[in-house]
Amino acid sequence: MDYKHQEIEKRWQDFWRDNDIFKVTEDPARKKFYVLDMFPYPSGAGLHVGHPLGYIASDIYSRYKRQQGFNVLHPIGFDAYGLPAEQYAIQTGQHPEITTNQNIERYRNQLDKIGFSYDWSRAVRTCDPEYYKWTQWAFIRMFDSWYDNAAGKARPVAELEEYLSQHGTEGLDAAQTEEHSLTAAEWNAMTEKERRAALMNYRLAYRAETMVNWCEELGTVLANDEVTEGVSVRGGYPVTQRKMRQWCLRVSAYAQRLLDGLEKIDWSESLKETQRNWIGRSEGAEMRFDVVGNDLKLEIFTTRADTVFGVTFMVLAPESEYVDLVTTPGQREAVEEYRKAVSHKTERERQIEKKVSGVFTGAYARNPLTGKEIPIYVSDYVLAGYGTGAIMAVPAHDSRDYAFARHFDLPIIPLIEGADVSEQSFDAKEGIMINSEGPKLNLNGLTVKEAIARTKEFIREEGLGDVKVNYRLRDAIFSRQRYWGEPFPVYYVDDEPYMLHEDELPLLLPEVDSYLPTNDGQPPLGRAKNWHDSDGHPYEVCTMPGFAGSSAYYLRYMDPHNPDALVGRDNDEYWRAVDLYIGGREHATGHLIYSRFWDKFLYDLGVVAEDEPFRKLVNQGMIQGRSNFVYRVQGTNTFVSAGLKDKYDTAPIHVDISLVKNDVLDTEAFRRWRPDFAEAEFIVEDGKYVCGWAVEKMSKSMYNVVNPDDIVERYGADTLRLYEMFLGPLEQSKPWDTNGIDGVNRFLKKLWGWFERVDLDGDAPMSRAELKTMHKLIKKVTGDIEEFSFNTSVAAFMIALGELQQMKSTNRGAAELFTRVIAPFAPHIAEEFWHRLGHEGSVVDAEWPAFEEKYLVEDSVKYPVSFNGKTRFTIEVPADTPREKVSELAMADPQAEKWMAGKTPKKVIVVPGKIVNIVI
RNA sequence: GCAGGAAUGGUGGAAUGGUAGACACGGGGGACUUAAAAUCCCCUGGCCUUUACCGGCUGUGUGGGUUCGAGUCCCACUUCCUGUACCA
Repeated sequence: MDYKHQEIEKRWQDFWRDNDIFKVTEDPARKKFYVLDMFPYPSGAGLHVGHPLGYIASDIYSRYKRQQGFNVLHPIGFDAYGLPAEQYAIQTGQHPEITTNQNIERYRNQLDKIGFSYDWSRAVRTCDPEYYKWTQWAFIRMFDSWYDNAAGKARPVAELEEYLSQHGTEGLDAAQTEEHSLTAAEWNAMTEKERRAALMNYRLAYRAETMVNWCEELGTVLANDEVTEGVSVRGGYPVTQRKMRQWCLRVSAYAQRLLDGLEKIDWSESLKETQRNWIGRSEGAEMRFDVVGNDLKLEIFTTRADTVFGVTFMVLAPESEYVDLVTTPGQREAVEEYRKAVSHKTERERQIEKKVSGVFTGAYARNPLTGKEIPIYVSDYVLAGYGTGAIMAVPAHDSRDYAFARHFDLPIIPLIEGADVSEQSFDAKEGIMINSEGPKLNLNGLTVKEAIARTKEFIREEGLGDVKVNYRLRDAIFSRQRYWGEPFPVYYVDDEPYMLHEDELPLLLPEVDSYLPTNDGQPPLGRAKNWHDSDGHPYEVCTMPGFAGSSAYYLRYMDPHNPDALVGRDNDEYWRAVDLYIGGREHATGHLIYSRFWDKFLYDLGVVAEDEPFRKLVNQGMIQGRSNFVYRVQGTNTFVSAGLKDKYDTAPIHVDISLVKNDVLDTEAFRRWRPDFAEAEFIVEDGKYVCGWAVEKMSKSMYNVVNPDDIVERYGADTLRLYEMFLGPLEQSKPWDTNGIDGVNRFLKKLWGWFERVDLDGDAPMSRAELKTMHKLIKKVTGDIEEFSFNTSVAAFMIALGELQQMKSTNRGAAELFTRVIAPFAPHIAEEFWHRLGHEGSVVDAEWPAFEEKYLVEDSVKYPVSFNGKTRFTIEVPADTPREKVSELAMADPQAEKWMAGKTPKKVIVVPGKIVNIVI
């Protein structure tokens, strides 16, 4: 009987569903294992063949762990809030929920066909009120928390209030937006409103006026990780900097813990490095410069304290609050004009035109070490959001300062011996200091490293500043001026935000008549009727960003239907952290930072037991498209085969890859493809029209999208699963190439054919050869799965089958073992075998076989091995050599001569057969 | 600029420091067939030698090094990918 994949796969998928095979329950008696996929955003385009790559890998791992006896939690859900559904709603008027649910339905369908072992009873979707209730809940808890730097953890705001009423800010070491100081008396004299305003400075979820990334096209603000190279990640629209009042999360409070936590988790070094760079810890000093003729002190941050003698001017960010305070009346107009010009530029423009620009404020500061007066400028090369938004400029040793100094003709003083600064700055942190002697401090002759340390010490002693650690990581902007997201559980009294009570959650997303902003520029929720509480206090009109719902979803899977908690204590303590998380690298600075932050916060609250959510993380590579081209001769309807195209003047045209097999074009289908090709003529080679190809992003416009449904229908889910793994290393990006799929499909057909010949009723023990083949296979596959080297496992299956076929094996025991080891990879065919072998239940509970070394004959030593001071090696001699001649022959071997290096062998061991062991 | 990773046949890719190119695709040849598809068998890095068998040389981006032995380890370089960037 032929291998009928459609029939087999349907049968076992139904069986799994009808018998709740993948339903998981907490069982303290069993060891747990939690395997998680990054849940998908259900887009309208459906899954293409690249999406399931990581899911297949995690499914293999889950099934493998389950066969090893673990209680495996392997859930899935949907990241259901997001822009595409909303944009579709704006165009069509269809509620995004309808669109989203349709897409989810389709995704579910596609996923089921691939035979994943998900426990769908635990599925979550972020737009479900029962789910986002807990997103809102976490937000409230963040609002009610502040970060105590001394204790290194979040604490309730009530405790902060208590502290302020007794001590003011004296001795308080808290994460805060700005340095504030007040006395207990001042605090106690404040009104309720004033106190709430003051507390905003400390809350972990806070509302503040900050510089934000505004995307006009998307009509919303974006977090830093949603902007790249000055444009929005989604859509690629320009982004400008704007000051707006927004909700933010104080992620920066956790910067050090986010950094430290990386040490104890099993992630790839490159991903950790990306996060380290994103967090951007730098150690330096904060220093105060006096402004001449003004009480003001300019506070700056530098990592090069050693270069203070070379400071010849200072620069403020255009948005810095210092600008208004120092600018002289005569320069005010010029400064205002400059600020205005800068604010109109998009981030992208600002980055692309690297032209030096800036304006003098008219004010001077005093270099604290030299006493000299130095001018203060404003320029957009200084960023408002980093450090203090003000810098000391050292043109000799910083390339940006150098360019600025050249442009404005400011002095450049080299501070390092031998540094030639006539053409460019000397940025390296190495060398011996010169020109660095002042009334109180002399750095001359010190190395840069020593000078930095010495200067830091000095400024601390003199009260000029302090040692300071700065992080690049900024607080996450948490408001979006959009409709399709979680509503904030916030109402306003006299413009002061208050949180809803937890009993009032979820606050449901209201209906609106249009998904566009209101006429007076309010977000879409401004259109909602009765969008206020029972006392008429208005609710917040912004919604939460995409990462809100994805930050703690892995916790909800542990206890998805709990009405009283995000996750119950027992369930959390059973499942704890995710043991294996598989997903794309693109979330390195977004979701994977936010989730860790969120988890650490919940850990501080005592809600979760682990302070790192994902123990091991594997990034699957991206699957790119493989496009095909035909070459049209210019101005004709004639197409030239790829091998001949250079002889003509041609233009490549993307051709739908479904019209191409192994790069050969189906010319008839091509003529039918589009009306203007109906009359196409072909210049062929060897009777075939060969297409060109290129690796590109998989997209509709390139006609290179491969839908997994088509593959499943034609070859089967097991073939798809094996082939996706066979394509190459999991973590590597690679193009999808349907060309090779026949090989894998052929293997499954052969496996099927072999199994048909197996003597199912026989009870003969496996032969020595069979045992060796099977144990070699088990050893290989077990090792491969542990190392996520699934591609070589597929090859191992093929080799093992080839060996069994060669030895004409029909042994039942071999079939039994084969079924068990291939089950994670090709579960449908394995399930079929499992039942034919007479077993009950599902193959997912078939015990994973252990290999036994004794069946694996050791390879003989062929190269010199040192052991106990003796060197031993093996030489091969022809098998028919007479016994007494063996050693003589071995010694004559040129390699043996080389290895012995003129020494006489101490011992020659003749092993039966043709191998000689020589010990020197 | 900085950080991380990669470079092996026509293609995707294998190789605890130990016979480079497993496995698969593609290609070539053959069997079966009226024919095609499917299936099965053989060959397939390059160069040289040979009637044939046999055999030799060369070969993992480039140049050095360590080692009895290097695709693998070390140093320098080239190219490509990915991420990130006026972060002081």
